[in-house]
Amino acid sequence: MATTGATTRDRIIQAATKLFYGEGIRAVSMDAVAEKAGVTKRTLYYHFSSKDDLVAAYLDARDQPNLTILKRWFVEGGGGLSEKVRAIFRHLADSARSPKWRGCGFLRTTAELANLPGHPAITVGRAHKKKFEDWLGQTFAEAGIANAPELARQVVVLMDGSFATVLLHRDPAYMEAAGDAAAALIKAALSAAEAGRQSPSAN
Amino acid sequence: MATTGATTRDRIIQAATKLFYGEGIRAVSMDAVAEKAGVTKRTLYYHFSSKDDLVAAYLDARDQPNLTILKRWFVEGGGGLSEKVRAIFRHLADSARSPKWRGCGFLRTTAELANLPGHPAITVGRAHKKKFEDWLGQTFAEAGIANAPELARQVVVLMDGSFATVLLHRDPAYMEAAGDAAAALIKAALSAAEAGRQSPSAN
DNA sequence: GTCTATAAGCCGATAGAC
DNA sequence: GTCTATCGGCTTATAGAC
Repeated sequence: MATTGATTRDRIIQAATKLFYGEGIRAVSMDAVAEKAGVTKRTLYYHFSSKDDLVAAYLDARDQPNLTILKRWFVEGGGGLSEKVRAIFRHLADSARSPKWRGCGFLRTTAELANLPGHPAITVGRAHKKKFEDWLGQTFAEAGIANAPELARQVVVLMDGSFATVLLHRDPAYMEAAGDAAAALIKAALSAAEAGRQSPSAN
Repeated sequence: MATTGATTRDRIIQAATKLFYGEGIRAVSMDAVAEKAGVTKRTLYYHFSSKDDLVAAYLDARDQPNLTILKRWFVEGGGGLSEKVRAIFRHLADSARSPKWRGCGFLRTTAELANLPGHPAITVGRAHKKKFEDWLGQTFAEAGIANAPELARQVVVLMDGSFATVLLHRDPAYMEAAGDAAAALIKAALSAAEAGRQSPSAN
């Protein structure tokens, strides 16, 4: 009910975020989260009914901030549509150069809990990724691109693929290459839209 | 030293593969592997010095078979270069429809062990993915594509991205979309190569 | 809402026999 | 090379006090 400052719940989620993102879900114990948050386990279990619950809360807390930063990178990216999308990949490559970077928390949690497809954290991850894909598709549609949902899906696959490959090879160049591919696909779609506008009967 | 039949070591790896791929690395205990393989833990530790060792052996055993099947899907794919690559994505989408499918074992292991970048299993995964990328790049180069390594990298990102997104959404359509994107990028590169051959000075 | 204390069981790895 | 038996430590989660 507190409306000011960092609540106990917030501190717990903050600690869980650092540990789950940094070391993985099953590698981190509830004891470790409690200690990092500076509370006892009894308090931890007062705020979260189970570890699964806490994992879902960790990802849920990342949902809006992540979407916000991706959209900001897009908006602040110079040039046209393809350059704005490429800017997202360039910023991702920059962040991947940080020593604390461990890929995408949503995807890594999904990979680790792949045997539990109904896990609440995976539901949160699915919703998060879908929001971004839908936003991208709408942005493409507003630019006059014909098959905007398909193009958005391809760009999303490139983005998530670059998370996976950079995590494996520890080489941000995969993100730059993915950004190039995304920009090329978008440019081609824009050209097709332009041609269609000049001779609509050609379809 | 046995040269016939399935050795104890083979049976252990077979059991480890089913369990590690199906449920994840840290979710599976050495007890579970021993029981599934039908040996005692003492025997298990006679053949593999540690769990880390066994995890690396599990992925190493998947290296050649996986590469072989990917290359076969390519070779047996009808049509030109872009259609052959698209055939790989189509077959991946088919396999993803199996209820036992859990994404790419190499990528999931990398994601789960992201806090241990020097883990022997990750080294194995890196080598595996690089072999495929190099083979694809050489194939593209032989087709006369100018920046073959960059294109191979983009296709690899699409492939690994489709593993990640299909695992999350449980919808193989992401693999079809990724195959479409790969085919489009390859076609564009082939067109550029053709144009370059007609007027090489333009370069 | 937060504390101390602990239950009940599983973890990776090993000892010693044959 | 394979067996039985077990170590010390860590796991998620809970009991009861205040």
